[in-house]
Formats: sequence, structure tokens, C-alpha cells
Amino acid sequence: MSPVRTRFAPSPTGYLHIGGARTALFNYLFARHHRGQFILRIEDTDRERSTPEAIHAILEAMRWLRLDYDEGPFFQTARLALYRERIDWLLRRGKAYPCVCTPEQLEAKRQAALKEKRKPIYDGTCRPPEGTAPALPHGVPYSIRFRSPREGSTVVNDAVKGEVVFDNRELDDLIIARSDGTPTYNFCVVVDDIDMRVSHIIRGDDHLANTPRQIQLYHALESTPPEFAHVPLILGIDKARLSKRHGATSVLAYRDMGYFPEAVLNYLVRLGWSHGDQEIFSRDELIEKFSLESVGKSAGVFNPEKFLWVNFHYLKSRPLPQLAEDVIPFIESKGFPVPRDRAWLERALGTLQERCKTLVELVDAASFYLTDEITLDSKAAKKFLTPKILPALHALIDKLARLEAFDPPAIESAFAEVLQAFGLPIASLAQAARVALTGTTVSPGIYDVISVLGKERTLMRLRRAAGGIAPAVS
RNA sequence: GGUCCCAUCGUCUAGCGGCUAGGACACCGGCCUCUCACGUCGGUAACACGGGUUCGAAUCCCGUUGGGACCA
Repeated sequence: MSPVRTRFAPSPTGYLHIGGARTALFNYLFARHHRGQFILRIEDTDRERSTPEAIHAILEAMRWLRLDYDEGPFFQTARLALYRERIDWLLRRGKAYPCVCTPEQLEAKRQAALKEKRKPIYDGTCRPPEGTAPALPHGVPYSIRFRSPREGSTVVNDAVKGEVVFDNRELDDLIIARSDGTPTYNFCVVVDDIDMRVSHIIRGDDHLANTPRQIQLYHALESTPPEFAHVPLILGIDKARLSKRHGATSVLAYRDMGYFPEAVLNYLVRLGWSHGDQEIFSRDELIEKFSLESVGKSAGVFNPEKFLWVNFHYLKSRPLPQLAEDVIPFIESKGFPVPRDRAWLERALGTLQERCKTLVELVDAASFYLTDEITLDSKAAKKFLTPKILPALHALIDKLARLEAFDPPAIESAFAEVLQAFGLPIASLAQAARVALTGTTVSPGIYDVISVLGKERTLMRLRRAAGGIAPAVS
């Protein structure tokens, strides 16, 4: 059996989006599962729309997702000589021919055909008789067309969609080189896939309609077509193809929003593929379990909530040392000083780990640990930092100041003693302390907060808050 | 418009002739609780429609409808 070789072949006309990433992932997983090779090829023949920035963004996204390729990146613009050579080869054998029809003429014919309710396909004006190879025209612009079969049908045997039959009469003679000599998309793809010995083409099903033509080109180039697998597209919430107006679609945007690459892969793989009831897969599990048979046929809607949940799963199960490492760039980008004490940072993150779904959320939630410049939420302060609680707050400050061990159990007993002395419910004092220490009414457990903050910072904040309360007038 | 693809809870999906149609996200309740979460227990919710085939169809076939892709 020939080795499995897959490829991901994006056009560098924009960033790597969610849909492209999933296609890349499927190709990657399939190759790894079969211990084959995964190739990256940049399809940059559209020079108008291709940009170096896009190339860079795609490579960076691939690296971030750790979709490592064994060969490439190859660039089609560096391979133009090969396409030219293959075109000449077809020309010499009468399998392709020059066409001098002008765009205006073709457009007029198409309009006429439409008017008469005929199919607007190329009428074969320049198509030479079978087996003849006409000389190239001089002095007039011409494109090159592929001489496609006029009868019979072309069957795509698709690993996902099954057997799809196309009537050859529906397929007109494809232009393989424009009048300026540049080869066209469908042609370059076939030449490259032959040259790179790609065994399995896994791509979006928007390419399914191109496939019969590509198969005909394989035959014309005396090559055996590879296996095809057309995976369904990813849709937005309105069932339209996923695009910018559905929110972020760039893979790197999710990185910047504090998502984990593992979460991106895990979410995307489940959009169109499944393995029983399992939701969470490690990379190794995916490689082991991935198969084209389990890829679904129908398009799937991108669901940001579930994606967030998957990310949360990875965040909460991340070992603390790694989580600290992950979060540091986000601390920096928010302008907070990076704590020198790594163990302390890990403790702080540990109190927040199950309360945040992204690294960005995590930094936001950790801000009261990272800086002493906290501002008290005025509504919260008004509600909980009341004259009524002031005596208990002072008592708490005294108790905490005298504490030897500043661990949660010790702090809890300090609270208990104060509460008992004043006959107060725990909620009142806990909330008062929470607002004083964090600025808000929402935070990790108050004993943990105090313990992590440490005696000095705790007392400072409590005293500052207590000082801001007007004593009750009696 | 033509060609092609698709169709199970709101969403992702399991199901591959016999299931009280399962799981996950989201949503709604209970428990836990110093707040918010986590966790946990429970709940609402689907086989698009119509014909066949079959003892029996979510499952096979054909239509209809609805979505999508491609070609322009």
C-alpha cells in the first residue's frame, strides 16, 4: 500500500480561520494516524489577493496549534515552471488547446444562452477535432482550455459523501491558463498533488463540484486520482457560511482572547466528527481514534458557548505551574507587573482556576492580586461597608494582625471568633471583607483571598476600607 | 437558473432494521455554600413532511419541503 500523504493548501488571502484550521487538523490527524506525511502548500498564484502578512499569519497559526507538517511550506508561485511544462505537455498531445474567444464574446454567448434557457457553458468554438494539436495563435491573446470528455460521466468516490456522479456534459472545457499565461487554480492543484504524491485529499465540500474536472485532469496527465474526502463546511448561527460577521473567525484571535490551542483543536474536531459520546480528546487520542468514516455529512453550526466550555475544561485541568506560564503574557499585556514569586502566583491562580473560562478572564479576575490599586465598586461598598459592620471589621483587623499562621483555617477561626462576639451572620462580614480586599462582591473564598494576599496587604486594605466608613452616630 | 451536497433536542452529535431515541453545550430547578463559580442530582427539549419496502423503520428506496455549496 502506498504511503498516506495529505496536504493542507490554504490561499494566503487572509488569516487562518476556524474552517481552514479544521481542514488542516483533519489532514494532520489522518496523516499521523496512518504514520504518513502531512504537507503544507501555500496557494499563492492569485497575486492580487495574496499577501506576505497572510502567509505569516497562517504559518504562525499552524505553529500555535502545533499542526506540524513534514514537508513544506511550498509556494505555488515558485512552481510556475512546472505548471507551464505540464500545460505544454497537454498541448502537444491535443489534450488542451488555445482559445481565442474574448471575454466579451464569451459573456455575450452566456447571456444568449441564459435567455434561451440553455446552460451557460462554453460552446467549444475553439475546440479542435479529437487528436489534433493546433499551432498557438500569433498576435492575439488566447487562453488555454482543457479538452474534457463530451460524453459519459465522471464519478467521485468520496470517503465522506459516497459515490457522486457528474454528467460530463455538464462540465465545459476548463481554462487552465489565462491569456496572461498564468495557470488557473484547478490545474495547479492537480499538478501539485500529483507532483507531491498526495494520496488523500481532505478538504471542504465547497470543492466537491471541482472534483470531477480535477479527476479528468488526473487522467489526462496519466496519473491515478487520489482518494477524496469532502468534509462539510462550518456555518454561522444563521446557517450561512461562517464569516467575519459571526464574530471572531481567526484562529489567532482566539489565542489572543485567551483560548488554549488544545481547546481549539478539541472543539473543532468535534464539529463534524465524533467518537461515541466522548467530548474531550487529547492530541494522542485524536491521532489514535480519528477516521474519515466517522466524519459526518452535514454542515455544522459554530457554537461559541460550547467552545468556551471546552476551553474552560482545559483551563481548569491545567497544572498550576503551566497555567502560570500561560497567563504571564496576558498579565503583561494588561499592564500588570509580573509577580516575581512564581509559587505565590500559582497559589493565586489556584483560587481562580475554576471560576474563569479564558486566560483573559483569569487575568481580569486576578487583578486584585496583581495590584494594590484596586477601586471599590461603589454600589458594593455602600451595601456591605456599613457603619453597622465597622466594629466587627475593626475586631477582625485586630485578630488578623495578631495571627501567627496566615493560612485559611487560622483565618477562618479568626472570623468565627469575631462573628460570635458580635452575633453577626458570616455573610455580612465576609462580604464586607471581600469588597474591602477585592473591590467587588465576587471573588474566591474569602479565607483563601486573605491567605494569598498575606497579612500586610490584607491589613492595609481592610484599614483603608474601614477608614472610609463614617462611624455610626449614636 | 443549472449541477451537486445535506436533513435526530436551540446547537454539536450517538444511532448504521427491533432503543422508554443516548451523551455534550446552553437553559430551568434542587443540593453544596461567605459571594461568584466549580461540583453534584434532576428537568424541559429532536427523528422536517408524504409515500413506499418490511412482521417491524430515526435507520433502506422515492418524492416534497427546507438549508447549503459550486457554476456563473
